[in-house]
Amino acid sequence: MNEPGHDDDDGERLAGAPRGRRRTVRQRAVLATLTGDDRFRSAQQIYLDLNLRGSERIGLTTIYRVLNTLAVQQVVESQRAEHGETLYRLRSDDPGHHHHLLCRHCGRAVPYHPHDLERDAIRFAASHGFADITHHIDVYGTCPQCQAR
Amino acid sequence: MNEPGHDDDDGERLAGAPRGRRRTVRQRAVLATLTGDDRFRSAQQIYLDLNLRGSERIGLTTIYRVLNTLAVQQVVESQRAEHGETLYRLRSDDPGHHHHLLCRHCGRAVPYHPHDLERDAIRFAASHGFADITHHIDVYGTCPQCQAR
DNA sequence: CTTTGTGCAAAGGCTTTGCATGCTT
DNA sequence: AAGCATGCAAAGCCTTTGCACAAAG
Repeated sequence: MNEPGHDDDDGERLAGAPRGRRRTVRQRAVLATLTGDDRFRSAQQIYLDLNLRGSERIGLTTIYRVLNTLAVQQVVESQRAEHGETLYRLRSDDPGHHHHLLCRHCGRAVPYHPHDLERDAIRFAASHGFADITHHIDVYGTCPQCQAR
Repeated sequence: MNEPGHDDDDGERLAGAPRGRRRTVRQRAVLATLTGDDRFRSAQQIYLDLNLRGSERIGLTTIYRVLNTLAVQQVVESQRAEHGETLYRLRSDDPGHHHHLLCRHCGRAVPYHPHDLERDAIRFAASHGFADITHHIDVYGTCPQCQAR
């Protein structure tokens, strides 16, 4: 009851699926929307995107659950938007810890590697006795395409 | 009808009052709590602080309104906490644009001047055609005092 | 008397949780 | 049958808004 390679694994060969990870219908739907778009988007945007495209009905709750799961699995990366919401997109293969120059309108992102600060921040924090350092560098702007509109 | 230096201006000589700015009762209450504490605190923390200290009753709504006003007047500076809330404290006299190394537990802050990134970010953003650049550099950690506890 | 400040209750935006239903295995 | 996936409704945070009343000028 279940021919091999039918509905298990990720028969759609979606990005972000390392190999042999069992995906649910909704997870595949979300991954499908994320695939091929490198902009960061909110759960609500993804929700609209999935439901408006007529495909199948999918609840907002599920979107959040799926995104959290994918985030834990490191399949998607997230970033805070200027106004607090969390934005997601498929994790880039781009190696190393990096941040983004993000368009506040469309979510287009340009990877940004702040080597200097990366090092400085840790050292600086340590010199003040702080532990468990984490940092977020968010650079927002309006991308060329959005300026044109 | 209003003797000089009675209830107008800031008779209490609170920090953050450049000179001759008319403050309301609640604004003075909030400023009083902020004065002398250089940790970043949320509206709710300030709310509790003010009401628990028996002083006078003050609504949460008012706290938010006062903080927004003070932020616009540049009397207080704000920063996003790790989980999204906005934190406030009196603006330091520390000159120039700077960010903070912030304790995620108590809000203690150490000023951080990322000159390198400051310049790089702008240049980098411009080179990609982005406009209206803003950036937030948040470095969180656990300060020595909080590690001890 | 007009303007501004305040508080309470309600609403709003984003996200999570509880619970019942439905698939999948 | 056992377990996970889903959706809906409700609840939770943080913050803002509407509205009526009080205070200030």
